[in-house]
Amino acid sequence: MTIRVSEAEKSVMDVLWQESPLSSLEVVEKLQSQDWSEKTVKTFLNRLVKKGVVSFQKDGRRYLYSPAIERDEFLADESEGFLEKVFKGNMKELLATFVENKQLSTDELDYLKSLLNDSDSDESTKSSKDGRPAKELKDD
Amino acid sequence: MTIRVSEAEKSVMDVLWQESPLSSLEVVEKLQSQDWSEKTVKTFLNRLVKKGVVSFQKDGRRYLYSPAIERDEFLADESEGFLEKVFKGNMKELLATFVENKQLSTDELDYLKSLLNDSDSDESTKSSKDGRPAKELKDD
DNA sequence: GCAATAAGATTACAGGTGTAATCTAAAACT
DNA sequence: AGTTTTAGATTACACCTGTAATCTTATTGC
Repeated sequence: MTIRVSEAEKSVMDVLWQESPLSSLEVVEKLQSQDWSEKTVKTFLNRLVKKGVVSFQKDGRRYLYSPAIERDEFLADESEGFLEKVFKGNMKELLATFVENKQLSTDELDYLKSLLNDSDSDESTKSSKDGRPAKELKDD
Repeated sequence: MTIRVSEAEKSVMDVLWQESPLSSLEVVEKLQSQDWSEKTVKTFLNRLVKKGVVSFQKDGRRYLYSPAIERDEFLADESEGFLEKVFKGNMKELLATFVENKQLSTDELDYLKSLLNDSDSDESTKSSKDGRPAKELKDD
């Protein structure tokens, strides 16, 4: 049941995650760079509503749209799917590809290190309350 | 001209990246877990050939298939696309999502740290202290 | 009140994808 | 050589996606 949101639809979600609720025309406006017709954007909004990932409230004759799912949750889902589908769940390889290939900036490196340090000191809370390892993370 | 390879097709590529050349039936065999009919797999091979990402040599009446693109290159491409499309190029957010959400194992953390240390020694080229990662990459 | 607007709903349509079945031609068997 | 097998080629078909145009209906301007 991984929520299926297409590429174009994701752009719309991004707009709504930035600010909401928005009318369809406001969304269109914020998507000018994509060069989509107003009709096209409206189609996407419609599909997103049908998919249950966008909700709306009526405001006179218009709808005001809002995301119905959390951005973080969505990103986590997408990331998980990407890891599984492209890297077959091999996290190390994924990390290596990103780190080596993207040539992280010092800024990004520092940030990552701080993340890792947090992760480190956070060791106690990281496994589930019952002591079981949270997930079957493979390393081949 | 980002090569477009579908999900199912990726599974086929994975098989060929593991070992090649392979006949279609050998590929089918290695994909048993997917529970696809032989016809289906053959369709994928066909499409992959048409897309130019798989090549073949004739062996009597059969074809022996091989990947026509490098796995590393492909992964890098996919990763780049994922970063751009899902995280709008925000590498820090991507890293944070993976690191925080996936609860890396100690093993993976160590590995990542070693990657970072390697990366460190070559931190001459990068600089973006203004928060915005300079979006340049690729130098092969 | 009635026509012009305009918001959302419905319909369209081609190309990609999952999932094969059928067609064709050549090799293998008898 | 003729028939059977079988490999790849072609065709099928429904659903998703990008990309709208048209339809319907409520609202707003006379």
